Formats: sequence, C-alpha cells, structure tokens
Amino acid sequence: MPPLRPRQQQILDFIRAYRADHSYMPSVREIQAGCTISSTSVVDYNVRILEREGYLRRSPDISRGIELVGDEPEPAVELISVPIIGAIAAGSPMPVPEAAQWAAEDVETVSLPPELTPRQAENLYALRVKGYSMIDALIDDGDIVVLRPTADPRDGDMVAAWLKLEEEATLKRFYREGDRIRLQPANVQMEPIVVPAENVAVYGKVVAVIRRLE
Amino acid sequence: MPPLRPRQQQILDFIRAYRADHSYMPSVREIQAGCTISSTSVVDYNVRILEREGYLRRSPDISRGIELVGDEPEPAVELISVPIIGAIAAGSPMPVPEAAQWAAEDVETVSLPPELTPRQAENLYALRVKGYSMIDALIDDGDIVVLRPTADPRDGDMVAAWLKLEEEATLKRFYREGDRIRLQPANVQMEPIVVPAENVAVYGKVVAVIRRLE
DNA sequence: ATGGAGTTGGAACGTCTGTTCGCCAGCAGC
DNA sequence: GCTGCTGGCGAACAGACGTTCCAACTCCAT
Repeated sequence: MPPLRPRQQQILDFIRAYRADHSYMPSVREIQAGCTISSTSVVDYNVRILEREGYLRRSPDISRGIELVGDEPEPAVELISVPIIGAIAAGSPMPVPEAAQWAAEDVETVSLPPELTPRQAENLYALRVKGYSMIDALIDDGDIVVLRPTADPRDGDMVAAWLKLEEEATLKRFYREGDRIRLQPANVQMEPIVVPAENVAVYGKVVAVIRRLE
Repeated sequence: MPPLRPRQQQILDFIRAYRADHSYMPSVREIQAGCTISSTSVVDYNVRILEREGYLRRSPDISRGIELVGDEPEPAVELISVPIIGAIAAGSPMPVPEAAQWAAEDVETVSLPPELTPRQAENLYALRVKGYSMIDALIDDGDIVVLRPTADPRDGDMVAAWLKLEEEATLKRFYREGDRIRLQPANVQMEPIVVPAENVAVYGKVVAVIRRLE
C-alpha cells in the first residue's frame, strides 16, 4: 500500500475517531466538517481513494455506509462455547435460535478455537447435521455447523435456508437475483436452484463446519 | 426491565444480527424489511419503546443513528495446538510429518477445542487442503484436516493416502480387500477406487476436519 | 357493548446524504 | 504554448431516511 496523502490520512483518522465516539459511521458531510474541507466532493474523492487502497469499504447509496477494514476489536477471545441447539435435516423444521434456550444447562455445546471464531462472535449457535441431504454443501452426516444469525445475507454467503413450500432445510451459497434467490451448492459439480425470495427464510450464516472422525 | 414484546425482541435481534454483518447500523426501512413489518411507523414506534426501556440509543434525524447499549465478551477453557505443516493437493507430494518441523516457530498452528480432541492426541498435525480434488471426501478448498500418524489403519478409517503410481494425494475411507485396498469416497454418491496395496502409502488418519467460512 | 390503551398500516413530508458534473488551480513533460 | 494529471471547489440532483399524522385494528377491563 502506497503511503497516504495528508488529506486521506486526516480523513481516515477522523473516521477512526468518530467510530470511537459513536457506533454508527460518519456521513460525508460530517467528515467534511470534521476535516474542514469545503466540499463534499473532495471527501468523496479521497474516500474513494481510501477504498481503492483497501483502507475501508463503502456500500453505495447507503447513508453512513462506510466500513473500516481491519476494524476487528477482537480482544483475543480464547475459546468460546457455542450451544448445539438442535439438528438440521431436509424435511424437518429448523430449530430457531432463541436466547431462552441458551440459558438451559442441558444443551450440548461445542467450543470454537480462535482460528474458527468469526469477528463477530455474538449469538452463535450450532446444529448437528442429520442425514446426507447437505452433501452438496460438502457437509456430512454428523457434522456440526456453526451459525450466526444474519440480518441480510450477502451474495456468496453460505446460509442455512428454509424453503417454505418444499418444507426443506438446506445449506447453500446465497445469491440475490432481483426478486428471486439463487441457492448454489458448494459442490461445483452440482446445479443451483432458483426460488422466489418469499419462499426462502434465512436462519443464519454458516461460519464454520466441524467434522470429527474418530 | 420489563420483558419485551415479541415485536420488540424481533427488532432487537435483527439489529444485533445486522450489526454482526456490517459495521454500520440498519435503517428504519431495513428493519422493516428484515422483520417483515408493513410500515416504517411501526418500526419507529417499537424502536422508541426499546429506547425508552434502555436497550438502545437513538440520535434524532441521523440516518442509521441507532446505538446498542452494552456489549460483552466471553470466558475460556483449555485447548491444544496443532501445527499446520503444509498443504495437501492432488499431484503434489504430501508433506511428511517430522518432529523436527514442529519445533519451528514460524509454522502456523490451529487450536483444537476439547470436543475435537481425539483420545490419542499425540503427534497430531494438520494440512491445508488446496484445490477441489478432495471434494469426493466432502472436503473443500481451504479446509484444514487434522491427522494422526497411523501404522496400520483400520477398515473404515478416513486416511490421507498417497497413490504412488498416480502421484496423487487423496483423502478416502480405507478398506483392506485381500492384497488390494479399496478407497471409498465419503460422498456416498461417488464410486470407490481399488488399487494394489503396494501402490498406497498411508500417511495418517484424519481425526477432524475444520472449515472456516467467514 | 363500550371505551381506552396498545399496536399496526399506509402515506406523505422534509431533511439527510451519497453522487455527479462542470470548472478551476497547480504542475510536470513535451 | 499545449496536454494530461492530481487535487480542490461549489452546486445541484436523486434517492435514502427519519418523522409525523391519521385511521383502523386488537385486546381487555369496565
């Protein structure tokens, strides 16, 4: 990465400082005011460079849609315990994660090593896979999948989806295509399925798969 | 704090999940869509209650100006560290585990949680899978396989085998059939291969597979 | 029923905010 | 001189977004 121009460094510093004060991100005009820049276009110009250089990401047309990369507050969490709240299989209803269940003492749990811990490690839960219906996602009978509730999955995310009409749970890669959704098996040899968005409920995003063979 | 209404709990869950996915906060309309609410005013109404009850804070007139109050980390236990001594791919020679390598400081390692630790946990090593040639063992590009050296594998064990003639590494279930060996893909839809015993070198037995998706 | 409190639905208003476009100033190379 | 490049400026546009108002609906005690 080439060294940043003063302006860009100034803007980056401002965003970081702002981030420390609020949990939302600054708007272009707030950056403008904070760095005493006289036009929003200058901010846009430099933020665009910062994005190109990989210092941050932007979501187009979204207010305050800046995301700092490498912003993990990650205070070296050593080992976190994730409850296995049920099983997932094609044709049986999917367990819905509820905070109430997590307090229960009799739930089995699995621990995640640091390498497996996602940046955001809140509200994780795990499911045991029953049967071979997830085999196109490269997931075997007995595997443990670790999930995180997701508000709106991004294209390419591996998600646990419930097909309402078919009454079937499935693990596939998620792609939005207009008002329909393409679910793509992880196994490149297999064909995707495309369904209307209203037929799909996404319960979570797969953050890890664990298979124990001995 | 009084118990939350379902709507409010739903909205709170959505905001938390959303925040796991982005570093900025959801807009009112995104909450609306994500919770399948038919009006933004309903969102506003309930978010107002959540604010009054102290679950979050809002900055008036600011896009995505919601802030969650309170964030917390987690405890820890024990875990063992396994060195990743190389990569495995069809066609490239398989790294041989040597105690000498393990002392090296620059080797990457992966930690195994207690649930993944086999009873016999000595001399474990791990390999990173390159490419899609192990897909019939339900193993994806980038997966980590944890192995234990084995003298004579038992039938049904998943082993890392080196096919001498083909110069190919592979992960398959191991079955002895007289003076030949049947290597059976984990994927039940795929066909086994049968080779003479002298064409197979077994480097280790797979005790766990770890896949990280985020 | 009856009324009121709690909640939802629909729509509109006005502001907030990202984005774009044209223009200008310096500066290096030819 | 001309040209291209970088960086800054100002204004305007279009869409994103918070907010508000009002009608309607549910539920429950009266």
